[in-house]
Amino acid sequence: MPEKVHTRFEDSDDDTGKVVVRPQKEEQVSVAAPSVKEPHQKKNKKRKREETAEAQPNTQRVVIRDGEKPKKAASPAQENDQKKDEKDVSNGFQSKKRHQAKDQKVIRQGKPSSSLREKAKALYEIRKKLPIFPHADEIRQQLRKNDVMLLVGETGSGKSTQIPQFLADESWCRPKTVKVTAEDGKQKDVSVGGCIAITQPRRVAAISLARRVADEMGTPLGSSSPASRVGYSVRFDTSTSPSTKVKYLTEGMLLQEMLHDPWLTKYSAVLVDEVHERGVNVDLVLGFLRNIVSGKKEGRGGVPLKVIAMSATADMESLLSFFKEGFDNSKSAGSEGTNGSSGPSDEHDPKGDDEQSQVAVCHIKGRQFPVKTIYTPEPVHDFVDAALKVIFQIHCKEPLPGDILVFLTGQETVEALEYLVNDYSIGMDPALPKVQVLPLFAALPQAAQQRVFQPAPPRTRKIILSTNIAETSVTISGIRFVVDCGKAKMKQFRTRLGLDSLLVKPISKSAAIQRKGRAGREAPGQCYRLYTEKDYLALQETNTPEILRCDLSQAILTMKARGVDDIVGFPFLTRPPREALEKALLQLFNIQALEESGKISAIGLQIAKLPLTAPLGRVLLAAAQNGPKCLLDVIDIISCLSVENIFLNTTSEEKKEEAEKARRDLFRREGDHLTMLATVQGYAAENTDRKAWAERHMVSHRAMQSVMDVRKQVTAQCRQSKLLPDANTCALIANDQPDPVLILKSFLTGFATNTARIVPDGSYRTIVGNQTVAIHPSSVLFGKKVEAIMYNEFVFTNRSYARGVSAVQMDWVGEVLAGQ
DNA sequence: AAACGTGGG
Repeated sequence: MPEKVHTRFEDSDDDTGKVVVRPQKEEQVSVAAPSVKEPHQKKNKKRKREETAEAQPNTQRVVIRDGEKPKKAASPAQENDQKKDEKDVSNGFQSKKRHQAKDQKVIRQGKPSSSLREKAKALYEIRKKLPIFPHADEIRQQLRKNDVMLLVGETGSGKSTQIPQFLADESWCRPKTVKVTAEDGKQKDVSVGGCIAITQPRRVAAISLARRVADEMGTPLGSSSPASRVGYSVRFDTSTSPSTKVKYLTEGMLLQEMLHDPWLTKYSAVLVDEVHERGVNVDLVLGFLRNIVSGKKEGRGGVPLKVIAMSATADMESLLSFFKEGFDNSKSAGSEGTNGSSGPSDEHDPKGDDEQSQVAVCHIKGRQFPVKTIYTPEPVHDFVDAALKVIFQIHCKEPLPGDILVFLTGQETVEALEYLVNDYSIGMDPALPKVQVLPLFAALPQAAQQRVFQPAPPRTRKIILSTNIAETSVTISGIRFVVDCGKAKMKQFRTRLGLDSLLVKPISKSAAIQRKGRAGREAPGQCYRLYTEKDYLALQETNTPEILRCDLSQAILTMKARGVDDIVGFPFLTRPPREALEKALLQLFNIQALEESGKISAIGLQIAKLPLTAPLGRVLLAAAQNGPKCLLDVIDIISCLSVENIFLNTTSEEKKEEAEKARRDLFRREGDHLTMLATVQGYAAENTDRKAWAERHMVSHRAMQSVMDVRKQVTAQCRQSKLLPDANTCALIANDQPDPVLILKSFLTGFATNTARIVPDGSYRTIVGNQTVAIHPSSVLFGKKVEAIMYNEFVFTNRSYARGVSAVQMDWVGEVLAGQ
């Protein structure tokens, strides 16, 4: 199967995290003789689906006791196979999962088929050549002595796929039965450990890594067989088995699991990958993990949890002091650091805490071709223009093969340069190879995104114009030249103003290095930086951690729901300013998620369990008070607000008119919320061809699929917590007319502070704070004048914009604000 | 009068 070569795992662990070009053909999957087919897998699909939906909110727990044979699948097979075929393409290029799962069903339990073994054997030859492979023993030794390891593994070192395999058979990795004191004061026997978790920032990464490691270990993947030793868990798609030893999951999923299992009793080790990206979830995960490793581990009966923080950049000092500080604190806090009488009786090393408080550090070189850096001699003021020149300079000078990847800031600059390059290429010397210009940004329809992965036609050079989606989320093969404008759009939450700004900012050195590295994955390359070397040297070293740039209410609610009452005492890898923490606490208090004491309220706990932002969670609960019809409608709207923009972007004037016409029957004068409701209901009512429906209405089909996923998940959760009646009862009321007033009042409960009133000059001023705010041009209320507006987002780009806007009445706002 | 970097539950 030559297609496999394109996944290029052999020289890189990094690739697995990114979008990998998959052949259209189904992956070859080993199939055993039909006679071993297991009858119980033939459960009817419909029922399976329902189980899936119900099971998701409650993280499935698979507890395997020492020496006990795993019971029949505790986890429902989660095939999600009602999704249409196109979903496979649209949801991230990967996954012939559906087919694979089907084929792997017939693999005999407990005995991997010989072809699985053969595949693993062939892969072993490749694994042996990974830079990390010779370090296996060293890593094992270090982790027997230490509970924490920091590992710098450069791109291509193999860390994400190999380390779990190095550790899976260690004795500390076996489940142990220990006595734990439960809440009622009684001692209980509990099984602790046995599984290794590896967190990833992105879903595709978690899934494709799991698939790869399953192949390498010669085991079927996830729920396809009860004997599978490798699984994964991401939102909408969990695939594990009772025998799962190695589990790839997103950071968000691990946080969700911690809500039900704060001591992570399933796990013997947690590997935190891509720490250098510093999303807010990774910071939370690291904080919770530090609390566990440096505490007494009561909930684990003293069984240690091994933590490995893995990063591609060498900046490990802050992590080192972060974990050391944890151990130092616990030592000075109390001398009784030992595991106590309930600790595991065997195997666990009896050395004292001094020995354990060591943090191991390990550095693994990567595998990367050299990339030559070329700076501009003088600063550039128009990087679109500068990029145009460099592109043709490369194109004229450098022979094929070698595609060009250009990093720009947004859709606008991408499209501007696309036009220029195409225009310029018309007059190009016909003796030169042709150029094929391909834009790439997240909002681009899936089919257009796919084009960047296809090889260029003969005698043609691909020129990919991308936002920083190509920096981490997507890997494209064939790139030998990178053009880097040195900038990116950055979201920054302004605590004082209570708004997000989205502005073009210089990138960090590590981002510049990351971009440059995109040219050296297959051959030596070149990186043209559209800034001077002096500018480069002045860049900040690393990306600003997201926790310093975002609204913290979500993070704080997460912490509170996991029992961290003292936010100031939480171990932040980077501590946000007090002002930001206070603002978030106040916001949570305003939506009644916190009590006056600062403790989480019953409402807050309910919100924390929902896969929604805190204000949207509050809206959902308010809607539930207004009856099931209102709740159903509000779930539809909330689902839209939880995904990317459902309306397609229109740049040109004629397209805009076309869009307006196409969407006319969806528009509601009440505003964006009821327009979204009409859209979801129109889409859901379409039973023959939803894709065509979406195209007809200039609505993003991909976004609508996500909306339906969220809607299904949230509906299931509401049903489970008795906020909604059963499906049949819901179906009876679903087609009743919506009540706009009830719906908008529900929203005001979560967004009372996101309101503005009109002033005599026709502009809007926020009711709290009296700031000027304009209705975003994408809103159906753009250019309209109403008494007051409520909005979901307050963003500063060129000016302050309200997005997700509906008309409200001043006295409704007054009611809600008075209630606070 | 005029717009939207990228992820996560």
